[in-house]
Amino acid sequence: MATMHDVANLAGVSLSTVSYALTGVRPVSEKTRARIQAAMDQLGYQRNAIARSLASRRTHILAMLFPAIERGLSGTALEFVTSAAETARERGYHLVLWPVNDQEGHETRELLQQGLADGALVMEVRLDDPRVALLHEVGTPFTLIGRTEDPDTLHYADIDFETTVRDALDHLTALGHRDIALLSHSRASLDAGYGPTVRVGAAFERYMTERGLSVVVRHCDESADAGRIATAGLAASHPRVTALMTMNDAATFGAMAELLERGKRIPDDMSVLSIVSSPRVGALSHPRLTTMSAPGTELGRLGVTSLIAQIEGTGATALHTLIPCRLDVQSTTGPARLPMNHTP
Amino acid sequence: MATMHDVANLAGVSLSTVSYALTGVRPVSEKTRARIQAAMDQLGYQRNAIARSLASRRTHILAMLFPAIERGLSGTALEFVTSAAETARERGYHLVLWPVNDQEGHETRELLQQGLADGALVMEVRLDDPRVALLHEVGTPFTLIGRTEDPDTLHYADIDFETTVRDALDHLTALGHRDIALLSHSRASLDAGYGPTVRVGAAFERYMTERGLSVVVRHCDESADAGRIATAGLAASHPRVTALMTMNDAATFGAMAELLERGKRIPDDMSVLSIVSSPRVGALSHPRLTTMSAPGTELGRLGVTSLIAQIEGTGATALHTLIPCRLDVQSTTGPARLPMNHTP
DNA sequence: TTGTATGCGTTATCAA
DNA sequence: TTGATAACGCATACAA
Repeated sequence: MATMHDVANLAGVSLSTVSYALTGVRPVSEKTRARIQAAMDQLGYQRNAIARSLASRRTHILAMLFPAIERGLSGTALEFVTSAAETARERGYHLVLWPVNDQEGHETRELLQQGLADGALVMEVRLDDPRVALLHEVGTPFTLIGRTEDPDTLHYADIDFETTVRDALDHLTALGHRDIALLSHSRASLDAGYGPTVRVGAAFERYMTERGLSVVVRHCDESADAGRIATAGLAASHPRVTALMTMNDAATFGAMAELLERGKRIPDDMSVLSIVSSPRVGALSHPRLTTMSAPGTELGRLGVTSLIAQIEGTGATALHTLIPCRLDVQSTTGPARLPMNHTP
Repeated sequence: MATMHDVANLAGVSLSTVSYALTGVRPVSEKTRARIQAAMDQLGYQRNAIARSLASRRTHILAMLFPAIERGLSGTALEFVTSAAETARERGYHLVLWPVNDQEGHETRELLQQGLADGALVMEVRLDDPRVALLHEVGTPFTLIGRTEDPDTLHYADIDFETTVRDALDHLTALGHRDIALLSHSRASLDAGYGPTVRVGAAFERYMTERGLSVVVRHCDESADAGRIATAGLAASHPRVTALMTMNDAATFGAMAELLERGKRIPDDMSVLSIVSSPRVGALSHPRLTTMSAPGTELGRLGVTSLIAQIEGTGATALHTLIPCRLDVQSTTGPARLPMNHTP
C-alpha cells in the first residue's frame, strides 16, 4: 500500500502538506491540493487507520458492551446492532462487539484500557449496573442503552416504558377492558434489576391503580410452555380477566395457544397486546398479533449519535432520550366481552 | 495510562526487555520477568492496542462484511454474530461490523485498504459474489459464510443444504409422505443467486426425482400473508400434497394459519417441516413446529477459526466446512393420511 | 540474557 | 502557504 510519503514524493510536496490537505486543519493552496489529489488518485492511496489513530489519539472505534445473555438477545437486538453499526459507518466510526459478562469487570477493564475504543455503548443495563463505575474510573465516554436506577448524570437512550404502558392501557381501556393482567419477563429478571421488567411492572401498577383497577401480574420464563402455564394459572385465579398485556414474545405465543385450547376466542373472549415486541413477530401469529414495537433502530442510531457527540465534544445532543414503543393494532385486541357474558 | 516506558523504568530494565517479556519471542530470566510483572501490576499496565498494531502490522481486528439486507437479517444471524464475536474474543481478536452494500464495492475497498482489519468474514454470499475478486485484489484474507458457485479454492463455512434436504425428506418419507411441496424464499432471492434458495431448490428437485416423486415448489416473500396466499394456491393446484417442507419462517406461520382456517388439521391432514429455522422459532407455534435448525453458532465459531488460521498461517484448519441443520421433531410432522382419506 | 536503535504511518508543533 | 521534525507506543533487528 502507498503511504503518505509516496504521495508527497509524487506530488512534489512535503509529507506534512499532504497530511494537512487531508485533515484540513491548515489551509492548502488550490494548486497543491490538486496535485496531491492527483497523486493520491494515481496511487490509490488510503490513509492508514492505525497510524492515524496512534498519532491523533483517536481510534474512531466504538465498543458495544453486551453481556452474552443467557436467554439470548432478542430479535430487536439485531435491529439495534445493525442500526448502530450503520450509524457509526455513516459518521466515520467503526463498531466493535465485546461480548463480555465478567461479574468483576476484569476483562472489560482490560479491554477498555487497551485504548482500542474511543467510547462504549452499554447494553442490557441493570438498575445498579457496576459497569458505570468502571467506565467512569477508566475515563471512557459511554452511552447507556437502558438506564440505571438514578441515571440523571449519565447519557442514555432507552425505551419510554411509562408512556408505552400508558398507551397500551389507553388502547385496552378504550375497548372497554377493566380486568387486565400483565404477563411479564421472569421473576429472576425482576430480581436482577432488569430495567424493562422493573419499569413496566411499576408503570403497570401505577396506571392501573390510578384508574381504580386491580393489579394482576404474572412473571414467566421466556418460553411458550411457561406462557401456557402462567395463562392456565391466570384463568383459574382470575377468570374475569378480559385482556392480557404481555412483554415476553415466547410466552405470548404460548399464552395464545393455551387460550385457544381452552376454547377462548381471540379477541372476542380475550384480547392480547404484546409490548416491547415488533410487527414482524406479530405477523407470525394467527390471528395477527397487536403489538407495540420496540424502537430498536432508533435507539441504535441515537445511542451512537450521543456517544460520538461526547467523544467529539459537541454537546449539542440531548443527554437523555426516551422513545415509547409504537402501537400497531392488528387482530388480537378488540372490545371487551359484555359483563353479562361472564356471569354463569 | 502507563506505557511500556514507565514499566521499564519502574522495573529497572530496558523497554525492549519489557516488550520481549510480553511477547515471549525472546527468553527473559525468571528474575527480571518477576520484576517486570510487579511493575506492570503496580501501574495497572495494559499494552496499547493501536501502537502494538502499528508496530507489528497486525491489528487483531476481523471485519464482518454484511450487506444491509432489505428483508433484514434472520434470527439466526444474531446467533451467528454473537458466536463470531465471542470466538474472536477468546482468541484475542476483535470483531467489527461493516454494514456496507455498495454494488461497485468502492466503500468496501476503501475500508479494506485503510488497514484496520486483518481479515474479513463475508456474509450473505451470492453465487457470483463480486466481493471475492475485490478481497483477492486487495489481498485481505477472508472466509465466506456461505459459498459462491465454484468455491473450491476459497475458505468457507456454510450450511450443508444437500444433507439438510435429504434428512428432511427422509423424515417425511419415513412418515409415508410422497406428495411433498417446498415453500421457499422469494423468487427474487432465487434470481439474485442467493445460496440457500438455489441450493435447497436444486437438492429438493434432485432428491424428489431420485425417489420418483413429483417436484412442487412455491416461492414467496418473507411474510405470513405471502405464505397464506402460496398455501391457498397450493391447495387448489395440488390437493394431494400431504407435507410441506418450508424455508421461510414468516411464510411458514402464514401457511399454518391458512391450513387451520381451511379446516386442515396439523399434522393429521398436513405435515409441516421448517428447515433452516430454529427451535426457538418453532416454539412460538401451536402446535409446536418441527424444525431443522440452522447451525448459526457453529458457523460463527468456524468462520472465525478459519479466518484466524489463515491470518496466522496455521494451515491446520479445514478449508471447507459444511454443517447440516439439525432435526428437532415436534408436533407438526406426523404420518401421512391414508390414501383412502383423500378419495372423494 | 539484556540493551540500543530504528521503524511502523500518521498528526501536530515549531519554523520559515 | 509550506517544510522539517518530533512525538504516538510498541516490535524487532542488531549489538553486546
